[in-house]
Amino acid sequence: MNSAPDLESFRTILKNKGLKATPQRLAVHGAMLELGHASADMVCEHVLKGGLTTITAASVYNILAQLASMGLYRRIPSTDNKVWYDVTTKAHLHIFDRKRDEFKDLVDEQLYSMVHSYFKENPPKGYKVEEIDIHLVCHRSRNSKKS
Amino acid sequence: MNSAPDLESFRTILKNKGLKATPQRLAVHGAMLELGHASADMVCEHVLKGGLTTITAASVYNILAQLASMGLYRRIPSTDNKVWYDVTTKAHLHIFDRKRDEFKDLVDEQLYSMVHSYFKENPPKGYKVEEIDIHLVCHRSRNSKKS
DNA sequence: GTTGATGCAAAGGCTTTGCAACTAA
DNA sequence: TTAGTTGCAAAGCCTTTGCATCAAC
Repeated sequence: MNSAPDLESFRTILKNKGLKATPQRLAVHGAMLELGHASADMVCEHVLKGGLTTITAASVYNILAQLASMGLYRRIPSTDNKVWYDVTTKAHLHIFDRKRDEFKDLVDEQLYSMVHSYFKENPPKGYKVEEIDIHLVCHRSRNSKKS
Repeated sequence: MNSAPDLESFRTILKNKGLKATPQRLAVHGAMLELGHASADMVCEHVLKGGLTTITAASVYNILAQLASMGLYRRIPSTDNKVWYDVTTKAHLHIFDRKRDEFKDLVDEQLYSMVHSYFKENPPKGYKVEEIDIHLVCHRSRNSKKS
């Protein structure tokens, strides 16, 4: 139930883990904070747009993987053969918009606690649940605002 | 809420769509019926084991994609950068076993109707829900039988 | 100055595609 | 016969890796 650390807290986290606060790492985390969830190429593009010229795709991939293994991000399942990361460790839904080919978040405490307590009472036989992803595939409904 | 067509019904479906009942297509669907859900390489391996020697990976990929686009299979989200297909169009959960790197099914009508009716009463603003995937990432619990 | 991180390029794995050969109907 | 399908090989895309260079500490 922790929320994503801002850049200042991120520096502290890195320091505590003995990792260097490189411009690349800071830029990647900054991008993730702004994007919410993203694939590696999206992060790369966002970082380059942000003005940091000295970063490569390989570094973005490595940095994302490392931060995810530290528990800062979660890998989220997708159907597009890309690695997607989610900066929000707080439980929420993923809405996959088929038209726009992108993820949206839906933070829904009520549904989540409902599902969570369901698994508490009815645990899948033989398994210990670590993560719950509720993934919705959606179309935009007619009278939704377009952005 | 339709269940997966057996090989005989599958022939009929193909005929109705004007598609040929080739040994490759029949073998792929046979594999999917036995496996439940699988990545393309799993289907390929299974088909080759089954005795059909004249099939290639490319054909398996193409056949799976085509049958999925016809609505026979569903692409399921995963975190391993592979295309996974699911033969069961009936609503169910996916349990991803981290240790064994494989999917299991959990058909849980109660949970599903619970989540379903929740979305009916609380639809995500601006979206029309098409599919619901509940994806659990799990560890095997200590006293689970190993197979 | 050290230790670790990054850039670069190359390799790796999964998937898709184009075209000629083949085959189910 | 013929329209559709498969096999093959090549290309494409995303991701990972190895190593020399570079930078945060």
